[in-house]
Amino acid sequence: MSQPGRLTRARREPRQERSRETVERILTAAHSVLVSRGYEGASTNRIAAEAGISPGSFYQYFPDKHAVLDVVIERYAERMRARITDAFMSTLTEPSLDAAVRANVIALINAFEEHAALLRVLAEQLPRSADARRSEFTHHIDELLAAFLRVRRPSQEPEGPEGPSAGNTDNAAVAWVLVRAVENLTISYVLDPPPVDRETIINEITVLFTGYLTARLT
Amino acid sequence: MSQPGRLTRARREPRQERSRETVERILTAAHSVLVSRGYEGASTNRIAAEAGISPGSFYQYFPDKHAVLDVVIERYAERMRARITDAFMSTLTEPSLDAAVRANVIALINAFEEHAALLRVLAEQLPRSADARRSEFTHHIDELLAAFLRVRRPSQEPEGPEGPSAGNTDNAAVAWVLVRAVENLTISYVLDPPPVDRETIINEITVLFTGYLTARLT
Amino acid sequence: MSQPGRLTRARREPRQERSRETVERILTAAHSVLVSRGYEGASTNRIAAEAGISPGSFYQYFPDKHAVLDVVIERYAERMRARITDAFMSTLTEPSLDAAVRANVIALINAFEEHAALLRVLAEQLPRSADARRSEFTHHIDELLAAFLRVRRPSQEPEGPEGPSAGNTDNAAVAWVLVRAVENLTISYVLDPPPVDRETIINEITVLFTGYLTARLT
Amino acid sequence: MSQPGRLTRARREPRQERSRETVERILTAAHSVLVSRGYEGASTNRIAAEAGISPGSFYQYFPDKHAVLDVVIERYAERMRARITDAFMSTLTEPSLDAAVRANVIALINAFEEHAALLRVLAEQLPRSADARRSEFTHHIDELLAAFLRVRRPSQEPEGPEGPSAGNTDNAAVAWVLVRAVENLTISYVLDPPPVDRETIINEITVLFTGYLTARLT
DNA sequence: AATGAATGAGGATTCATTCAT
DNA sequence: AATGAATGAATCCTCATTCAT
Repeated sequence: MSQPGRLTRARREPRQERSRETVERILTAAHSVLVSRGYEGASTNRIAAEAGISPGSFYQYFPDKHAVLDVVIERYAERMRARITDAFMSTLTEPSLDAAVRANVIALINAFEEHAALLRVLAEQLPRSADARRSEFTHHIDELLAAFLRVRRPSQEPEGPEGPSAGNTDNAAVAWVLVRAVENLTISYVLDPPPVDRETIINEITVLFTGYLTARLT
Repeated sequence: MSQPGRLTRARREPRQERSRETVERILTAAHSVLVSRGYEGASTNRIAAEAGISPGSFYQYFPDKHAVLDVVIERYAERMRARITDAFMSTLTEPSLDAAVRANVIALINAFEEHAALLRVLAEQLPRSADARRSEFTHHIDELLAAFLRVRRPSQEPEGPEGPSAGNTDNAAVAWVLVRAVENLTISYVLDPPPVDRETIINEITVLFTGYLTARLT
Repeated sequence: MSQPGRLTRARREPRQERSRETVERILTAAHSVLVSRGYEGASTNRIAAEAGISPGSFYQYFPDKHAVLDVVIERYAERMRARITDAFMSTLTEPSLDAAVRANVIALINAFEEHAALLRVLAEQLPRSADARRSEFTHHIDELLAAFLRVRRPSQEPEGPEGPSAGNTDNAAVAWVLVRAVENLTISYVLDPPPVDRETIINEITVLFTGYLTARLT
Repeated sequence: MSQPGRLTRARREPRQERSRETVERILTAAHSVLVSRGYEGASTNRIAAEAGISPGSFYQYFPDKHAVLDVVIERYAERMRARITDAFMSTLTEPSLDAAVRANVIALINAFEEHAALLRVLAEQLPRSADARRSEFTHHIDELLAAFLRVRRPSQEPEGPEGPSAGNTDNAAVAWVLVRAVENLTISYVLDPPPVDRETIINEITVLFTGYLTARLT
């Protein structure tokens, strides 16, 4: 106060922190409203009430309704991405293909199970807005798999005139099929679990992909 | 009532037929509004207007908004079911496993493509109501596959105390994995086609499942 | 009821009449809210309340807020137009220029005074939306004046190469000046009356325009 | 305080100057927001943001929203008044009536054109608040014109019992008519220019008023 | 003086549903 | 059976204003 020109203003931070806290409160509220009332029930007023703020305050932090939901989804996707990438990476050096596939399947199921409630809303109710987000996410897994294929595939036979192009096309198709199948199977398992042992399902999924990969990696 | 196809009692029937026609008109309207304006845009008033009836009349045929959408979805599922069952049945006698799988994959893709617009809305925007319907649909395919496995599997070893139960469990798991995977892959292909030849994708999906089935049918 | 196919359905009319009545009630309400609370205070809810209907009903008759206000303004303009045109027409045969101008000035003032409250809101508070309406209105008076000039102007000297074009340009400018001046003077008089006899002001305005017209009609 | 131009007491003055600067910044911001977003878009928050201050600070300088806009308008009126008065004064000695009128018309048009954007907002969108201001402005021109008439009118016949009162009344009416007409014509020309040469319009306006003045100054 | 977070009433608009006719 | 006018709570969002810091 006596030196207003200085840059040592510790006074300001509490406010910024309060802001940050409010943003956090809104995001938490949005998450929980999303889970408890579904996508259609996630109104700005409801989110604001759940966050303990006024409807007007909401708009000090987010430009509109979709903005919050976007962030909630993005955060979720980010968490999933990190978890899955970690699991996947620690798998690249695994000599046994079966063990590697199994570990990834388990990691995916665990990751999705961790926030199953939100996943359900996202998978079942989320309208166009998050399409971009979703394909982004899937794209990320595509890339992981490209790495996987590059590492695992012993000889891609880079010689031959049409070899590379044919190989690329194949690779893209293989990755596409694998990623969609594995993503959907694990999500289906988490959201709509069959009356079958977890072990058994994991085993079947592993067999499915191990067989395919074996055929495709030769 | 027991002979709904007859034209007896012409005094009453016109009304019932008119009723039936109105129901039809409402369903057609709901379908087209669903496709053209999306799930959120499918309001009762809009559907009534498109059907050429008053909002009040709507409630003479359906108890509430979700009832119409349910029927639209159910009809869609029914059509899909019929189409898929036909294709599947005509495949049971096919000696080549590869050819049988390929034919089914193609049949699914064709079936889903036929009403891609509605499928997109259902897959992307449809909230809770259709969950039941969706699993019903999937269960139907489960059953088809159970038939398939029973026919194709040469020796199920039905003897042994734990044999049947283990075999059943296995079968259920195999069916579950197969059905989810094939359904999701074909739907993904229709709604979000990859930049890859149709032939190539169909081939990869076929390889995936043929390999798995070969392993599981032994 | 016993002859539903016939076209003698007197039953329907009460409803249409009720509709018409509601529209009328909304318009009256909009008018009075406009006058009593100003343009900014003319909210849809306020208008609906004043009309004794629910906010939702409002939108059965008008697509949005501006639509009602447009109709209110248009009706006002229409009334003014009719009144002014009548007065003007009955003036065309008046041999004395002074008497003709005076009669028109008086007619304008009377017309504007009749709905001075609304005129005040329109003149003072009305945002862009009604610009079109306003120029339309003024345009109408332009045309009246064109008629006036055509009738009164003894010889427009249509011969000579540049004569007509020069004459037209002149005419347009004369009409523009006259219309704006007379419109604004009479409106100003009604909305912001000077501490001067009505007679005196009317006289001065008449002198102003009679002099100008005399100069321009020769 | 009695010598506001001095720099004594430097400890306090910076604050007052900073205050003054802030007020200036707010006024400038209000002006530009008014022009760029219209009357309805001129919210306090927007003005504060444009001025680079917090919404709270705004209320340290102005009691409410209308206060700023009032000052903006007052300043505008003040500028116009000064400009017009100058032009008018330099015209009082002009021997030719036509030249004097023409010079004033041109001066008015130029003055209004200089801030046409703000003028448009004020003329078209501004609700009740400025009514007072507007008539104040017009009254000022009334007074100017009274001076003009007093100077130009050769013999006001100040003798006679009813002479002065009649003369005053006359003068007031003449001034009223002239001021409203000239103000509105020039503003109309600036805001809604007709498809006619500037020269031609100026000429017509000049003819209109010269004729009238000639008649009234005899 | 200044901040900026917070407010909450109010804005326009939609929509599933009801009900008198 | 059908109508369609009416409802009113709920939607998203804005804004003038306040107040703890």
